[in-house]
Amino acid sequence: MNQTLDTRTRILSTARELFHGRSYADVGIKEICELAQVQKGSFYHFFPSKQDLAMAVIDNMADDWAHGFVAEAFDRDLPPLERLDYLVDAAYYWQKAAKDLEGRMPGCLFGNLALEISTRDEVIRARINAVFEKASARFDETLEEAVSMGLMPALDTAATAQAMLAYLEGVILLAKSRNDPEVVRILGPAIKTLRIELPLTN
Amino acid sequence: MNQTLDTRTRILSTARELFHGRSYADVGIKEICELAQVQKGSFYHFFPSKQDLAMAVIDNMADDWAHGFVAEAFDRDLPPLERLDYLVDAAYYWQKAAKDLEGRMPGCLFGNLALEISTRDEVIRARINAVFEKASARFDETLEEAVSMGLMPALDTAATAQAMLAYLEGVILLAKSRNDPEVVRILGPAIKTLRIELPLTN
DNA sequence: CCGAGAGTTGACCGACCGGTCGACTTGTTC
DNA sequence: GAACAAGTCGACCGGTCGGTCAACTCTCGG
Repeated sequence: MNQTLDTRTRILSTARELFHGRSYADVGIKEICELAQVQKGSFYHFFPSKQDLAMAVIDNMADDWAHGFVAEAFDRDLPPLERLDYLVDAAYYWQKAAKDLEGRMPGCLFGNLALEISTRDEVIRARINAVFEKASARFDETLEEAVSMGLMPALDTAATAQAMLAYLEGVILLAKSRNDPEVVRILGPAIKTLRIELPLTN
Repeated sequence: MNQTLDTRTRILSTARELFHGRSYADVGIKEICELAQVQKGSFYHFFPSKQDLAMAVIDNMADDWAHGFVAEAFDRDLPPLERLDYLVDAAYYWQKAAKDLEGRMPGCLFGNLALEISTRDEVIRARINAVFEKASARFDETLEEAVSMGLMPALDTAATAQAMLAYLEGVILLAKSRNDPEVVRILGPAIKTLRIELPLTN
């Protein structure tokens, strides 16, 4: 049973690493199996298809995020606006570490998969979208708190939250296309300047 | 000779459409040839490899952009800040038209290719990056003009220009992952709120 | 000690991939 | 009309793709 979990986990984390570092289409099941030291038959014992593997990878990464640096960044003990800086810092250091190690910036797994797959696979697209919605909700909480504490003038927190998430993804995209994590450090902090006004209600 | 150009052009525009609507890896040369009504041998007469085709597609799209809506949006006769709105509008209508026609949002070809390929192919990555740098320069011009006209307080125009480009790409990414162009319309205008201050010099 | 289910193995499948090649057609030039 | 280059054609190549399968081992409850 321990060995069972090990095999599945090995496949999962190997796939995650490869998908993140390259792309979904570019990584074959054979390669995953070789790196994970698993036979092909065993692979298909745990995952009915490559698509299922992708879903599992997405869930796995989303989980790690939720319990990892996202939880730290959105820590309710931090002043709201500092959470945004923390998040940008975390993104920067992560990308920088990856680049120093492997020579190239992997970017954001979810952003990568979204652009690569979401025109071809509705199921995966929806799954990634759900991850983004959750992330957006964390931004929203933060903004609401900032507003209620009087740290920011009133604004459309839900829309601004999405704008901030979009900006973060965009900054990582640009940094990846330049293969330079410094882009994140330089452009990232401007996330706090984004504002979408409340719709006029009268 | 006319027929020659026709064949090459047919391959190019077919490939562009397919790459944009799906992805680089997902589209095979065979499929491109079939849609373009060209034989494989002819394909390799014009393009030495799939990579060369990708480069040609990038150049072709960048050209169309530069002479198309980018030229319109960054029209020097428009007030600087209106150019940004024009650009967001253009992005919105384009994505919306594509979605109405094909049911899915293709997103931005350059963003898509950047995230899919730039970890695997330095040459293509650099080419896409060059396109982004040119786009960023257009933003920069616009911001400099706005500042010199007193429409905006002084700011780091070069960095803010990059931030705006990143934001636009991020908004399109988020919209694609939701398969909903309205995201562009709602989040897009906030591009004007982005600011990166000038570095302190004293 | 047996049987059953979970997990493992690796050979094998048809389809498809990017790319090659030699034969052929067409248009141009002298 | 000979000569040549440009362009066209489609069969063919080795390799890889995602996925299948029957046979095997291991573990553990009864």
